[in-house]
Amino acid sequence: MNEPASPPLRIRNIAELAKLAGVSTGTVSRALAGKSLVNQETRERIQALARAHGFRPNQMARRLRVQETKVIGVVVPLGHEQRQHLSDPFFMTILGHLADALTESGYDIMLSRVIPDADDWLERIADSGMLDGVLLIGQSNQFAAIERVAQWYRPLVVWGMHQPGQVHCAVGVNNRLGGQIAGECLIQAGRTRLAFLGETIAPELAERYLGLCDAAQASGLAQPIKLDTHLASDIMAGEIAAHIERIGAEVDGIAAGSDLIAMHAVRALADRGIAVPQQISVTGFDDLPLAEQTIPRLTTISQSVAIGARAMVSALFERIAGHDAPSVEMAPVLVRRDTA
Amino acid sequence: MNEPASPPLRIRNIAELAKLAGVSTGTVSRALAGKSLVNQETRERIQALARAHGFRPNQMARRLRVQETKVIGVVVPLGHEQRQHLSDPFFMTILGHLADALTESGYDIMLSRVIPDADDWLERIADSGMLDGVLLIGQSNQFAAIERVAQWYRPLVVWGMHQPGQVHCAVGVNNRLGGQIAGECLIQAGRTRLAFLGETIAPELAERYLGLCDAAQASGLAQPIKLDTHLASDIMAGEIAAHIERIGAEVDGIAAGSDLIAMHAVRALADRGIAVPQQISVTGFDDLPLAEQTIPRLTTISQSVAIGARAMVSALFERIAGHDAPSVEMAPVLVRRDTA
DNA sequence: ACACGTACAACAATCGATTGCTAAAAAGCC
DNA sequence: GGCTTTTTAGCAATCGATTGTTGTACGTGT
Repeated sequence: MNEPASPPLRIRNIAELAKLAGVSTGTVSRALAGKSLVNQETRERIQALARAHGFRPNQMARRLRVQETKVIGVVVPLGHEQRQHLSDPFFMTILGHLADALTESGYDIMLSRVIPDADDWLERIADSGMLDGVLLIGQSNQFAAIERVAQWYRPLVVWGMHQPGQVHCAVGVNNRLGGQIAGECLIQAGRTRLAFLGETIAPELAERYLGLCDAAQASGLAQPIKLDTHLASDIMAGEIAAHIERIGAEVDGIAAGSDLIAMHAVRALADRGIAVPQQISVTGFDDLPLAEQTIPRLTTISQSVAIGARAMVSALFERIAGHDAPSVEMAPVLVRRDTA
Repeated sequence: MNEPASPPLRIRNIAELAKLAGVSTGTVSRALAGKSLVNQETRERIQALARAHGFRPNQMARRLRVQETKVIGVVVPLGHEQRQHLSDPFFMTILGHLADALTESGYDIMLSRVIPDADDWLERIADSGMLDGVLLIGQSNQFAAIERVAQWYRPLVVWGMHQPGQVHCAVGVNNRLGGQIAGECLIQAGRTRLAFLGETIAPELAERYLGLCDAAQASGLAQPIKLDTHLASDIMAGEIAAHIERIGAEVDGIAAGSDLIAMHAVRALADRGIAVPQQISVTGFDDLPLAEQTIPRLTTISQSVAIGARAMVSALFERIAGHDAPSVEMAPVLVRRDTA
C-alpha cells in the first residue's frame, strides 16, 4: 500500500477525490453519504481515502443543492433602544436555552443583532436563503414589519405578545396578568403607594404597567406612577438612582419592568440605606437566574424562559415541517423571595 | 404601465427576473450589485423591478461563488463539564462583546456549542466551507486538537492561555498572575488560612490556583487547600454549600475560580450567617457585570472581557487578511469592592 | 463611406456537491 | 445458452449567483 503518513496534497473537492479513487464524483458523493447504492467495498475505500486526506465536503455547496441549510437565525431586533446590546441578561438567558434546544436537534445558529434602520430588515433575513427558519427575540417596536413578513414566510416564531388577530406565531407570557400579579403581591404586603419602573415604549412593558394599574384600581388605590428607564444597562443604573433619589417617601412599592431593573433598584435603595423589603417592597419580572443570585433574592414574576424557549423551537419545527403552529401564551407565576 | 399593486408571481432567482426585464442574468447580477458596467437606466429599471417583487438574491449561491461567507463561527467547546451550557454568564458576556464587534464589521455569527466527542470536531467546523473564520471561547481540555487544526487553518483565534511554543493565536489574561494578585489581596486583608474554590481540570483555573499558591508561599503561609466544584450552575450551588459547611473555621480567605463561583460562595456564607468580609474574605475572577450587581459587590480580578473580545476580533481580521497576528496576554487587575 | 473606439449586454464557465436517469456488468433462472 | 433481474457506477442536469470574454450597435473622426 502506498499510503503515506502525511497526505501528499490537500483534496479540495469531491472531483479531486474522485480522480484519486478512480471513480466518478457521483459515486464519491454517495459513498461519503453512506448510501447503499455503492458497493460496500468501494464505499469504505472512498471513506478511508477521504479520512486519510482530511477531506470534508463543502457544506455551502451541499446546502445550495439540497435547499436546506440546517441553520436557524436567532435575531434580536433593537428598534427602540439601540444602545441595548446582546449582553443583556434576558437575551443571553433565552439565547442559551434556544441554543441548547437547537443544537440538540442538529441545527446551527446564526446570531444577528439588528438595528432596523432599513424597513426591510426582516425580509432580508428571511429571504437570504441562508436560513431554514427564524426566531425573533422580542418584537421591539417592529410589530408591523413582523406581521408583513409573517404573511408569506412561515418558519418564523417570535418571543413576545400575541394580539388578537395577529398573523405571526408568538410565544410569550401574559404580561398584563403578570403586572397585575406583581401589583397584588405588593398590595398584599401592605403597600399603597405604587410605582412602575421601566420604559413603556416596549409593548411588553406597557402591558405590565397596565396590569399593575388594574391591581391598584381593584384595591381602590391611586394610579401607580410611571418611572421611565432606558434598557441599556449602563445608563439604566444612573437613571434608576436618580428616580430613587427623587421619589423619596412618595412610594413604598416598586414593580420593576424586569429583573435587571429591579436589581438596580434594590442596589440604589441599599446605597441610600433604605431597607428592602422592610421599608420598600420591590418586585422584578422574568425570573432570570440572576434573580436568585442577588442579595436579597428578588421576588419576581416568572416567565419560565426555559419552557418558553422549548416552545419556540418546537413551534418553529412544526412550521418548518409545513404544519401550522399556534401562538402560545404562558401564565405568569409569582415567585416569592425576599424583596416583597 | 402594467405594474400591479400586488406582485403577480414571486421571483425566485435572477433568471426569472432577467426574463421579466428582458435582459440576461449577468446583466441582472451586475445591476443589482450596482456595477457601472450596465447602463444606468437599465440598472435602475432592474433594481425597481426587484424591489417591486421583493426579490433578493440567494446568499448561499453568492457565497458559494465568491468563496467568502462573511460568517464567523463562535464556538464554545465543552470538553470536560458537559453539563455546563451556554447560559453561563462568562460565555454570555464575552459573546455579547464579540457579537457587537463582529456585527459592526458586517459579519454574521454562527454559534456552536460543541461537545467534542468525535476528535475531529474542530476540523469539521473549520473545514465546513461555511465560515470565514473561527473564534473559540476557551480551550477546555482540547489543547491538542486546537494546535492540530491551527497548523493549517489560519483564521482561528482562541480565548485562553498562551503556552510557550504554541501555534494557535490565543487572547487571554495571565491567569497565574491573577491568582497571585487575588492571594495577595486576601493576605493583605490579614487572612492566613486560604482556599481555592473551583475545578482545576480546566487549565485556566489550574493556573489561578498555582498563582494563589505562589502568593501564600511568598508570605510563608501554608499551601491553600483546593475545593473542587463543577462549572454547571445548578450543581455548583449545592457543592459550594457543602464545602462551606465542611470547612467551618478552617478557612478565612477564599479565592474563587470565577465570579459565578464567588457569588455562590458569598450566598452560601450569608445563608449560614457568616459575614463577608468581616469573618471571611472572598475574591472572584473575571469581573463580569454580575460582580458589580451582587450585594455585597464582589472584589475580583478583572479580565476586561470587552477589551479581550475586541482583541480577538481584530486578530482574527488580521489573519483573514492573510497577515500574522500574535497571541495577546493581558494583565489581570485587582478590582477592590466589598468582599475582600 | 470607411475605420476605429466606446459602451453595453449576452454567452458561457465556474463555485462544489447532489441525484434522477441510464447503461453496463454480474447474477439468477429455466 | 439465452433471457430476465439485480447491482453498481457513470453521465449530466441542477441549485443560484458571479464574472471574464466575446459580440454587437452606436457614435465619432477623417
